[in-house]
Amino acid sequence: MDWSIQEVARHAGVTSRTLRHYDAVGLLPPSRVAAGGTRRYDRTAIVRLQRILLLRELGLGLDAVGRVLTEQTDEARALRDHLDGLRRERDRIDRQIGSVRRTLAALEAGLGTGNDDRETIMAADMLDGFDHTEHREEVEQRWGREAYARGDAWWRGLGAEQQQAFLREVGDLNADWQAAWRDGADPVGERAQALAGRHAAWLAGIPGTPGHTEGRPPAEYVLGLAEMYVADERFAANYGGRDGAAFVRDALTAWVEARP
Amino acid sequence: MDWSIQEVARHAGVTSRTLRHYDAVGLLPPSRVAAGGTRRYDRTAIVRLQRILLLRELGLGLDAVGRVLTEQTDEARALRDHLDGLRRERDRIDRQIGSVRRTLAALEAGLGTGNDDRETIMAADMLDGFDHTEHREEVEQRWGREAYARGDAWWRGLGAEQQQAFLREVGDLNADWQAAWRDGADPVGERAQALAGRHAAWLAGIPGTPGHTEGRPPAEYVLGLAEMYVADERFAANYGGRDGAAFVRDALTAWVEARP
DNA sequence: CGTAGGAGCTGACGCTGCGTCAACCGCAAG
DNA sequence: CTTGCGGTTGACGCAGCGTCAGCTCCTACG
Repeated sequence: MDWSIQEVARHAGVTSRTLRHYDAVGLLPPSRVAAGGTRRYDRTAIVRLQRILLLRELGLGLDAVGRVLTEQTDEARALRDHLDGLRRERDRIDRQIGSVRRTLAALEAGLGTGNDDRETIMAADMLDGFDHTEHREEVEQRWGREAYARGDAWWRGLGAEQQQAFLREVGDLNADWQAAWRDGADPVGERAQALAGRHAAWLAGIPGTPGHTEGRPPAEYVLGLAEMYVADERFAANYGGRDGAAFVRDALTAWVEARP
Repeated sequence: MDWSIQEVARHAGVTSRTLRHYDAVGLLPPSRVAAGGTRRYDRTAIVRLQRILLLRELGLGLDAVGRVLTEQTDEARALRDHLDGLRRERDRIDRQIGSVRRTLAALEAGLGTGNDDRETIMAADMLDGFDHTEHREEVEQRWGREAYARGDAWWRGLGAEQQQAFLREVGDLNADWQAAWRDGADPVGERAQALAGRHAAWLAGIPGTPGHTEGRPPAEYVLGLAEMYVADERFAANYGGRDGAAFVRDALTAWVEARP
């Protein structure tokens, strides 16, 4: 007693194409091939199909299903491995959701500023990585080419008015840095160290930043940026010039060194 | 001033192959093509690349990125749509994680019973869908061919000893049903209705069951099963025969009708 | 001046799991 | 004889590149 490919397909809730595919990859050969080459499936094949469909439904790939069914792999172990993969995938998506949400929030906060020349104004004038290759090389050496490129990509990918919105957000921080510096505060003193903590937390909030998911940027990253603040006048301007930036750098350096 | 494909690739943290691909799909043509066909990228191209990489990092597909960059699509809207997709994907994975975990738990609870003939004993003798096509058609009409096939696949996919373990778990429930019936309880009375509630909750706990994720099976599903309990003696046996199964059916029917 | 090495180029296949034609065959009813 | 259904075997398509393969051009070196 056996059944045609359509009967099996309808019952199992798949298409005949799927069954032919399973045959082609050796996962489920028909129990016999009748005259004219038509595939016939008996009870044993049906049971095998049902197990295949269960494992597929749980998300296993066809090769993993094949390994389980041919007993080369323990079923429980295959499922545990698969579970690990699923969890990693979910975490990855969670992180991506967070990034998209923050990017959206930044976008919407920046509405109404007009979007003329969004790709040119600041991107080309203020932060074009090709213009300050010395710092790029510095930073690349410290925390990896790839991470630099990604962090940089985030910033420039924002477009001009998003960058401006972002800069407005950080304006308070910068103003506080400048005030502290002009008041002659000690870089390793309480006031500057508190600012350094805020600064690091702010950095960690930038998607794409190394340490973003850990809530804390790595020391090398902070140090690399601190140096760049001083070396690049376009950054230094945010902190009241070279001397102000040097104050920020000293404070940040002390801060990371106090927190191994 | 422009740069070679390798310079751009290294800076951006991608491979030259990726840049050629972006060129091939029209996403990022080089700003000019030098003698010998070598690609050259200028500042504008770099900025465009950075925006591409940001959107890619957020998980958008290349076509969506293209639509955003050519201004045919609002960036915020594209991101919101994408966010919806990400959330659905995460929920799907969450459900799959749940299914795999429950399947694993069932597997591990069934250890030590031996695995001989796991594919034949009960799958072939007790629950082979091809043997009782009348009920299959009934149930298919009520809650859809696909769902039937999937629920059925889960059961038969478990293998014989998992099915036995599962039956042991449900043994209490069955025993209580039989006791209530033999005691002459009223199907719509308090005792039988409490059992019906337990029964529905048990059903909802089966991965692959319709309503599994909602924690409650749909009425049609419960009714379809209830009818099958009576019509199929192999099910009826679990409840003390046809009459006992009819008692269960009446109780379940009343239960679902009391809960729209 | 020949050559080795490095960078770039254009195809083209591979991966995952089938969906979707396309072209053809066999059998039974009208 | 035609129509129609159900079956067959290819083969392309998809997403985003990784990875050869085979060829050209330029430069530095012996």
